[in-house]
Amino acid sequence: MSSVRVRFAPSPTGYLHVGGARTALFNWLYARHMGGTFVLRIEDTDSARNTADAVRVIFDGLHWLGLDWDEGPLPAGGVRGDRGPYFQSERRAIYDRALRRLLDRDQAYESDGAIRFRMPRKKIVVEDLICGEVGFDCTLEQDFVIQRKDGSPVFHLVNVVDDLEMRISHVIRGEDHLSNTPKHLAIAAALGETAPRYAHIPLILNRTGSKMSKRDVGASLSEYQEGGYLPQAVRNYLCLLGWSLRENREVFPIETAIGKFELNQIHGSNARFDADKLLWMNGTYMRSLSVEEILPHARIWLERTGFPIAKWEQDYIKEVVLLVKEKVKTGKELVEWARPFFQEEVSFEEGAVNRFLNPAGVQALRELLDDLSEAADFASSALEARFRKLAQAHETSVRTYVHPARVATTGREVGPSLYHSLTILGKERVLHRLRRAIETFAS
RNA sequence: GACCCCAUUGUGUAGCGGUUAGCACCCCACCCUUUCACGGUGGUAGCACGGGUUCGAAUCCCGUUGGGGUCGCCA
Repeated sequence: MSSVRVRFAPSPTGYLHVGGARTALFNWLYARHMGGTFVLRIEDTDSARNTADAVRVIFDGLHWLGLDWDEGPLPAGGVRGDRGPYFQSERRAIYDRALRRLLDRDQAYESDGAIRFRMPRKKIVVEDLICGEVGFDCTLEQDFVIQRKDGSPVFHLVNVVDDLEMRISHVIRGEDHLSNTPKHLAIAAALGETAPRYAHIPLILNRTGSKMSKRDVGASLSEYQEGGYLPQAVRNYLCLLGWSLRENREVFPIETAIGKFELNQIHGSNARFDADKLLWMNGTYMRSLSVEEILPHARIWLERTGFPIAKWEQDYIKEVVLLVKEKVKTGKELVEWARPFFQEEVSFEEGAVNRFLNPAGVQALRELLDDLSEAADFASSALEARFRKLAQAHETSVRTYVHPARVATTGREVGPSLYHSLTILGKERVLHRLRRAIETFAS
């Protein structure tokens, strides 16, 4: 282990912001790149907010993204690491000690029942690993509160004390904290300690171009978890916001990012969140990952929709996922496309019926039904041959049969390869659905 | 308002003194094709502006403009 120690210090607000997730990712990448330590610290000093469920959300989000931490609270309970506690709510004695020290040294004083930090009136330079040297003229800076009237310590104090106590070497955080850094540097100095190095990463902006906030669509990581996104894809996309491989390559395994990640090549400019690109990237992952890799996710997506997939054979589910994953971009879409395979009653789309189950379509279904009834081999290649032969016999294109057949068996006019779909459904169910459609739409 | 950060097509980025300014998403056209995707080919679109420095500037400096952030007894 190197001496690099970084941390992700979220406040349990009940959701994990994509910006926060990206901050966690960059910290994690740096730790893994340097062979350092990634610490998770929960900044739950604001007791007004709930914590139990909110902390769970953070655990789940990080776990989903595959960001494991070397020190911090464990989801199952307990802790790992010897520089804890890792909940700020359990560190009160430490803050009191720091406060005492500042008071004793006359670096802080009481005022109106609160304790204020004596901000040095001078120029302070932040040597930021990303932004470079940033000078702040603090000669007119006001003293600020570090302990409230009710005795509770304030963010600026606890944040710095914790980073010091936990021996954090690099603070990698959002650029919205850059302006706070002179305060933090001053506190560390007043405590007689060496401050960590700072690296302020650009913010993630919403569609409109302002800081992505809780209210924005797509701001919460849970939206992607629930929308059927693959964590690998989300993680990969997040890597691209403010950082790049510089190789004209944007889809890459996380190991590659770990190998190449450097703080000094992170951008200084904010990045707008592009939902379209993330969607595209999810699609590429959907296609490139093996069925085995997709399957666990697919089971979750399918179960969440309420399909009784438990009653199906593992191999059957696998076949369906393999068939569909090539054509869809999200789990949500995958579920829709998989619906006909897990739901016996076909739900027909109105437009599809109007277009393809008209008299001509129904007639085509009759011919097809006669033909397929004879089929001994229901393999997709055999089916394709039958369709073509049938079309030839009637001097028409295979489309004449393909479209009505797709609507009759799946209820939809778009979907995966029809021949393969029919094979997976099996002869019995296909014939049944053809008959059913003929009866229903005959008149 | 003060202070700070930033500035390459609509978006994300490559570029780090000499390039026909590259790549990806998006959009458009064509090809492939059982639908939809995928894939392939091609296309539209960019160095915010003004001064310098230099033989030469997207690249360095200054200013302007624009965008963002911070200015809590929130974190």
